[in-house]
Amino acid sequence: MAEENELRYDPAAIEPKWQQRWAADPKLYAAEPATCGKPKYYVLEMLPYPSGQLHMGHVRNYSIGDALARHMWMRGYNVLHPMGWDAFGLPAENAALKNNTPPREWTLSNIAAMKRQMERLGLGYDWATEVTTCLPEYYRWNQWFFLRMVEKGLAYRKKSKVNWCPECATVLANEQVVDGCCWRHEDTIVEQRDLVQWFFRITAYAQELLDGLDKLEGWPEKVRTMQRNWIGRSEGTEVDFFLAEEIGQGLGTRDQGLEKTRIRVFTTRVDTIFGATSVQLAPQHALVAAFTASDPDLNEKVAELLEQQKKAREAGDLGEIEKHGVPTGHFAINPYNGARVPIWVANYILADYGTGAIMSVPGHDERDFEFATKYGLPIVEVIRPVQKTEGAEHLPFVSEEGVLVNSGEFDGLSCTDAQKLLQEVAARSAFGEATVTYRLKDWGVSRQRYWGTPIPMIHCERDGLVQVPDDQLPVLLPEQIEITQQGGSPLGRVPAFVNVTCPKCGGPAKRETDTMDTFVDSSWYFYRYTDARNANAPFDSETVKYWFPIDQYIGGVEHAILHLIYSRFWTKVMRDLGLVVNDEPARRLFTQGMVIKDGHKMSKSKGNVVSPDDMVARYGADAARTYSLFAAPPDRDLDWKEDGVAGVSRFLARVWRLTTRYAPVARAGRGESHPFRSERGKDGAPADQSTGVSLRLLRKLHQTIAKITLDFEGRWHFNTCVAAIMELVNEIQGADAQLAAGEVAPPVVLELLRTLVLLLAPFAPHLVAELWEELGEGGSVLRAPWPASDPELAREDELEVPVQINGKLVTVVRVAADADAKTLEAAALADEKVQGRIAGKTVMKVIVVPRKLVNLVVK
RNA sequence: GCGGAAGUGGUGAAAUGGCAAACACACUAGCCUUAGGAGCUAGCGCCCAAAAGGCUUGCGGGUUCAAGUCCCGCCUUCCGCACCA
Repeated sequence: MAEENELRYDPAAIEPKWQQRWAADPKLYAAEPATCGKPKYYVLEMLPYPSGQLHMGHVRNYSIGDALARHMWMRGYNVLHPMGWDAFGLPAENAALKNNTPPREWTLSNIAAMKRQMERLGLGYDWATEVTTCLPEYYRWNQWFFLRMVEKGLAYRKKSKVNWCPECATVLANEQVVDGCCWRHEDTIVEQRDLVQWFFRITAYAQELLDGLDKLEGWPEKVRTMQRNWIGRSEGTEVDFFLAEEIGQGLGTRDQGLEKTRIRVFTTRVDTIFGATSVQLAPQHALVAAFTASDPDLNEKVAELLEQQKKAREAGDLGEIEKHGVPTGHFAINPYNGARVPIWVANYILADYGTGAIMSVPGHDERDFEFATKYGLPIVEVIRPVQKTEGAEHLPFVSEEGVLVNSGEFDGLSCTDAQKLLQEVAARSAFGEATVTYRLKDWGVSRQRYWGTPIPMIHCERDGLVQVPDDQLPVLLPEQIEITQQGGSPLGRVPAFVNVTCPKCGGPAKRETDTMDTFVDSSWYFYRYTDARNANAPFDSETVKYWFPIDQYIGGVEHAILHLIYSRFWTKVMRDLGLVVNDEPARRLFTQGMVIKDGHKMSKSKGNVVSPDDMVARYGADAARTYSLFAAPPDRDLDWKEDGVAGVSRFLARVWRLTTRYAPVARAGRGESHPFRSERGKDGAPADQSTGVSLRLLRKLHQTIAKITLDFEGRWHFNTCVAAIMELVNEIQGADAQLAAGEVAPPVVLELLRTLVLLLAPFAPHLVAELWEELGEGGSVLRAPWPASDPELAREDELEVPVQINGKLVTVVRVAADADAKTLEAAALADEKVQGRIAGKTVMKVIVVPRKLVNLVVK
């Protein structure tokens, strides 16, 4: 009776016990100093926002990272495996509004709750390096970097149209606008407002960010492609069309690109410029304002176009917009041939791409063709296809495979040659130049919010913009503050914060009241982990040099653009500041799939959320974690099925029973060596047939070691790793009778069980710790070397080799594993079934692949 | 439209060009029992009453002795970007 009770796997008892022991051992998961002599391995999972609750996506992400970290520890690496909190952000303010809790308090208590969840999952983090971005000891370095970027001209202020979310009452970065709506409020349309904002000059690194992608071979192609698209490099030419009449009034400012006599257009196909039959301006173009100032009728029509564009942008289908345009009544002169073309305003021209103006070439551009057809503008052929292929006779012909016609002195040139020559002419005559345009915009970092890093700048009436001196950092976020949803920065309503003396003149001055985008925090946090308590610098450069780049970064693909492009930018800036020597933050990136339930991503609105706490309470952390690795390969979406968790939990129970049952035998085998390894080394054959069970088990064991080791080295199909361990356990359990009868020698039992436990260590750490102790092993399993597969023991003596006739399976023959081609062929031909099939026919050819197959080609 | 990924049993899935469906879930039958969300045994792609046999990796071609895997052309689904000039 008592025995039956003992044979019960009880994670609810085992897991907290080990968690307490681990918490009491700060060295267990701690990285060692660079001098330790071991190779380093930095494995990092993306830090969570402290919402207060882990979700299954987190569990999956951290289970992958933790398995890898544990494996690398066992491989003898010096592993850095840290965790922290992306702790600034709007939800804390919303919670403050709702519950009247200060954002700091709300955030810190959420962190405490999530940390408890992580510990309850048994995740192996070095909490001594924990980073919390909302604490002054962290965000002071955001401010420090900000000042360095101001000094380098990489942070600057400009008045600009910004994306304003009425719901958040703040500005959003371009990256935070999704289909014209706020990324946090999917139904809230983002407005455009004119504000003076701080920007980081990420465009200064556009080319390097693009080029660097080619070298990031350890990053998923998908992420690299997304970043390439986002950067959106496009080579072309800027050309000035001259205004037919000078515009004398209503001028915009220089920086809006307005001149009295010219319109600058951007084109990727300057070779088609002789076919330009109109110039099209964006409704927001400065010149349009000049035209409309004296033309109320035009003004009204332009307002309409603007409205259409805005609506399309808001609806997220700018691509579907019906093209409309109005002629301004003004004309422009093509600088190459003096052709006089009408200037139009069109709703599909974007003000913020290129120059906000295009030349329209309906003969060689689908979109221009459509527009010209609609409005009856002339269509001219200026490129003729080299070969007359089907469909190439009629316009628009958009290929670059052609030669110029109707293009004056340029006739007969190929498109590419013409582009070069036309660019040279433009440059020589000072009406244009070759340019590269990027879709990437500078990073707007100002936020009119409270819960973020204060921007360390001061506005002085006499001295203008003044940096907060380094020795006055951090600029502390005031604690006592009333949060309201009114517009403007909450910090602006705190006189004690706003009113300061100017560091330069000592006179009265006002602080900047905007805070930084929280993506600033996450752009460099992983550097801080290496030296998290440094009070004099963001980090020690030598320590960073040792640990960087990150060996493996793991997180969701939803961060493919924002976080990962900002992080790359930040690394390059720090490199140029002389703080780091690496060009990229992470050598390898892994994006795990989403956790799905009932066909949808888990979400509150779908009501399909599974709570990690609930899973841990019912099945244990080991089962929840192992299931999240077993149910699908890590890069694919995972369909969460509770039955599956239960199944894994039953498997772990089987491991527990099997190991505890034979642990006494195993312990008795300690110190003795079993005979198989040494004897087989000599003649390659087992000495004694009675040892068949032991050999079979050892063979399976060493095959399993080889498989799992290989997977950790790159393929990462942890689902098949777990499956392989299940097969091994099934094999051992299948020999239960022989084990019970003592037919397997104690040293063999020891090797079997000990290795089984080691193999399971990356996946189910609590169970493993318990069984490790049960087997009489001391110390942490993390300090035990990862098992090595013995190829001699893994080798099969005999194989079943399939025999095909004309590629169809007929039978299998059993042969010695090392049988050569001749032997195999003979065995196949001797087989009865084969004999029957080939009787009366001619064997034309025999393909023999030793160990794999025999294929007879028969006629 | 451009780019990325995927399509295999009732389900999640497995398979360096070499026996398709390992491992598990669910299901079915049986056993055991101190009745548990337990354990053990067996079955489980499709066709045929069964066996023998045949068929089967979204569709159509091709390469090869041999294709889920490689090549070409389609279809479908998911994801990202998109009148970007």
